[in-house]
Amino acid sequence: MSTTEPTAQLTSTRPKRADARRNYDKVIAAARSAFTESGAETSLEGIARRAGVGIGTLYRHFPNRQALLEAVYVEEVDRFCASATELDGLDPWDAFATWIEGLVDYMATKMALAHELFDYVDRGAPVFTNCRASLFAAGEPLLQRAQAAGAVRGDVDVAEVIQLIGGITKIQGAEPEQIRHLLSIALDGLRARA
Amino acid sequence: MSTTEPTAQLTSTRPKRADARRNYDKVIAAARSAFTESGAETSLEGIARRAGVGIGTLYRHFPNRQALLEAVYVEEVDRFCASATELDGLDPWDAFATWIEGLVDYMATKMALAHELFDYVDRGAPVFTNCRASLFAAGEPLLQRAQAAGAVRGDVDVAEVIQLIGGITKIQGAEPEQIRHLLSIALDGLRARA
DNA sequence: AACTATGTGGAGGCTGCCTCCGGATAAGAA
DNA sequence: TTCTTATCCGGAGGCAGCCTCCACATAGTT
Repeated sequence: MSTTEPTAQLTSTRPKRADARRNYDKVIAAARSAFTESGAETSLEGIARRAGVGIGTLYRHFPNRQALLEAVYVEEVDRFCASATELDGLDPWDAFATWIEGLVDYMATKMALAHELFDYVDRGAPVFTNCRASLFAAGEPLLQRAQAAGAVRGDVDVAEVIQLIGGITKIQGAEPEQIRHLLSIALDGLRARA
Repeated sequence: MSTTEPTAQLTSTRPKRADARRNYDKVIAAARSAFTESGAETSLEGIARRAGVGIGTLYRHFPNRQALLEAVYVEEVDRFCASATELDGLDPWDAFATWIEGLVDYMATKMALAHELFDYVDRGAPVFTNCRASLFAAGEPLLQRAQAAGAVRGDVDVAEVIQLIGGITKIQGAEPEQIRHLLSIALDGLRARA
């Protein structure tokens, strides 16, 4: 799950040309904002235009719509996972709770992307299992620290926590504040009893 | 939720011409089998061909893809709801359990259709709320009869039962037999204690 | 039988995904 | 610096799917 180039170059080829890398990044950036703005309904032509790049260039880097979708999705997951390490300074509970709240926002915005990806690859595909693994790996230290500090009950693991949050975000037709309320209830439930 | 013509004709217009009605039915039938066979990925051109009808005719009856999808979906719901009345002869519990099993099969096959419909209309749209209402109305007598006979615990209502079943069918990546096992567990849970 | 409101169906417009290849250019060699 | 060439750029165009339009056909009425 590298952010830039999914396949590590085993054969020692020449590194990518500067313009190629520049364009790759421009396309990813354009795609990310396009997808978050307009759901996943944007056309690839539109993304290319937005990136200031020809459609051929887009297809050179991403052989099809699915590939671009995946790249953006993976990059977002990485980005969110990385944010976990920035919470080290906080009190164990606060770090945990903050990360959980971030998780809710993250899931809400990335659902459209994941939803369209489901049209191409099934839920057991490497993309999703890898992303789930990354999410678990990122959350685990935060949870363990909070548990070690006696802030979170000891009988839950990351998988359960993330499923719980996932379930809450998937509630149909709930208002954002309702979600937030349910989240606070869930957090209360996770808190260690005094 | 009439099976054939969604909007009741308030203005007393002449009834539809015979050929029009015939073609309408042919398109619906072709669409139903096409959707159940190939998921919801079939093209409208293909459906028209399959129905032995021009593409223009299809569009005369269904102004767009969403309309056709909806019509088929609604028709399927009606059909399933109607099947509830055929269970009157059975023992209250058997009637209830049989209907529930039918519900699982029904949900499994119609998920693809509903999934694509979600791309067009949101989950709170009249189509879905109406269908849910029909489903509730169809299941209610069966549940009440089973409850009155002391076969099903008294502290559940139709909505809960259907949500429970819906939740089971939505479990990701479960084997059909696993689903069936979970269903039997759920049914045990619904059974009145001796 | 003739008339007309209604229905039919396919040509064609539009858009989106993707391919292809002539021209441009970065990166290394001379 | 200049040259060479592997690599990359980008848009024209093919193809498919959604949908519109309208000349022609026909059911139902007179």
